[in-house]
Amino acid sequence: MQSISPHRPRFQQVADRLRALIAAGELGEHSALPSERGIAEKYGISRMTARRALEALESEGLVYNEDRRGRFVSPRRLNYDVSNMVSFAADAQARGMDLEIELITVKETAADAELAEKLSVDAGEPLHEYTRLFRSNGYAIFLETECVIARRFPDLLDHDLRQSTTRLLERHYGTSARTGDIVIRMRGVRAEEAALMGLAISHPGIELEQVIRDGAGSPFCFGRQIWRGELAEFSARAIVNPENAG
Amino acid sequence: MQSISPHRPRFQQVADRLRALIAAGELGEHSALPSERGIAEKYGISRMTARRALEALESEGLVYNEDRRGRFVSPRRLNYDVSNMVSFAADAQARGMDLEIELITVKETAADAELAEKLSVDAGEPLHEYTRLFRSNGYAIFLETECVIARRFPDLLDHDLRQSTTRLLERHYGTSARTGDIVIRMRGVRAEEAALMGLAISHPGIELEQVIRDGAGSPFCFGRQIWRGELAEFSARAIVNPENAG
DNA sequence: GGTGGGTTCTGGTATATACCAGCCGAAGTT
DNA sequence: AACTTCGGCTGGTATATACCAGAACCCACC
Repeated sequence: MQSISPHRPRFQQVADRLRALIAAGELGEHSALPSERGIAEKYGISRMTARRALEALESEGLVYNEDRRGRFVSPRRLNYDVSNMVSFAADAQARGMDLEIELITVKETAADAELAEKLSVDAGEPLHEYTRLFRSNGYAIFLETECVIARRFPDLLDHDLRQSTTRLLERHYGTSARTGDIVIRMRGVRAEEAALMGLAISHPGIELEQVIRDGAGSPFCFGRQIWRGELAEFSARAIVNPENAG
Repeated sequence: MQSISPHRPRFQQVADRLRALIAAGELGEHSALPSERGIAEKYGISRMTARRALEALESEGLVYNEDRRGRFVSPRRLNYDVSNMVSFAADAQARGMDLEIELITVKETAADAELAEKLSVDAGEPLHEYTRLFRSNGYAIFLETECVIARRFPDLLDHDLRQSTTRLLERHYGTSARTGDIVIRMRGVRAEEAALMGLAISHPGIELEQVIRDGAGSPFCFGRQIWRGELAEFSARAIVNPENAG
């Protein structure tokens, strides 16, 4: 049965058994795993070792950890097609997915050097900035902060921001998103982000940045999302650039 | 100085100081951080607490961990533009980047249900499968396993696979990659993968899958890469689908 | 019918200790 | 010059213990 290696570490063996429980469907999506203390007692290991087993499952994305509440089975991942520049919100609603948007903060700021470059404006340019938390069925998915050029969208913050801003900007200002430049990278969630999403600090996450441009190619919005790593799946379509193929 | 919260955990405080060291440039890319024992002694904490501080930096992607060798400062991330379907190898070479490809395994297999679906062939279809490790300046970047339809590329495995296969298939078989379907998700590296890359198990990683299609839209290659999370950065370009915009 | 306190869950932080296992270089051997 | 061995580095595994802090639930009290 376990002829793989002479000394498969205990925490791995326990992780294997928990993994098997989940694979067998004994534990459905979002259902609670046994507690660290419970596992320690059941398998005759110390609590710290039990924790290592659970952490192994977390790093696989099989399990997630809510700060001081327990560990739960990760649900199926949510797919976001980044090549098709309809916002996640608009896309999700079109597919009939349950999606709640909570407005966390709103403020008026000014572009720093980095934002100025990304949005092709001068540093100091007034911006609307807002942070929103996206949930599905009550579970946090990602946290997003967007910055839009205030001059182009006066009184934007008077609208209800608990909806797709892509659609909002289209309807009320006639600006539609035509292209986007996207960057994806992995990083742990920061303490404040974790607190807002109810997760333990350093929860694995994926950051997605996008610069959104209008039909004339002018950027008007910069967004940065931090997704729960175990939930995110991004798909994209690639097409050979004819110039390179020539 | 530390008026942020009543009890900022010690491991966080130590992580802050190490982070500051790196930010100040005292430690350059790939240079070794102090050992767990060294940190414990220097800051008057236990070794386990020192480790937690280091793990916090790892999850941020600021530091990486080589199994039983030590922890090192992460270098600048490598960018891979997934929208432009030139392979990473071809692209890297074009940009003059140092890139070594090590062939790990080669075998002849048959498509299982999943691969059959992805490659639009019947289950059991013969495939060439090979695994390669990509390095730059001696440092592992990602591990890739590709499966190509054997019937279309006879004797492929007789060629030197330590080069861009996109280019190889183009030159010797007249098949060029035209489009690709890509999926990106986060997951910890598995034990075997970690061993090949010299990393500790559960090292944070990003998996990238791609189905590559020819000019006729027929898939001929399926690849799965596992990148070191702290090194990877994927960029993509989005364009609104005119059908959705209508 | 809510509100305030419990108690009891959960994980989070922290220490001290022990030994294991791979890596590496230096020293000694062939 | 190549090879082996060994000792001292590194992190990895594992235990036992203690107390802290937030979440949840229940119940008694108003």
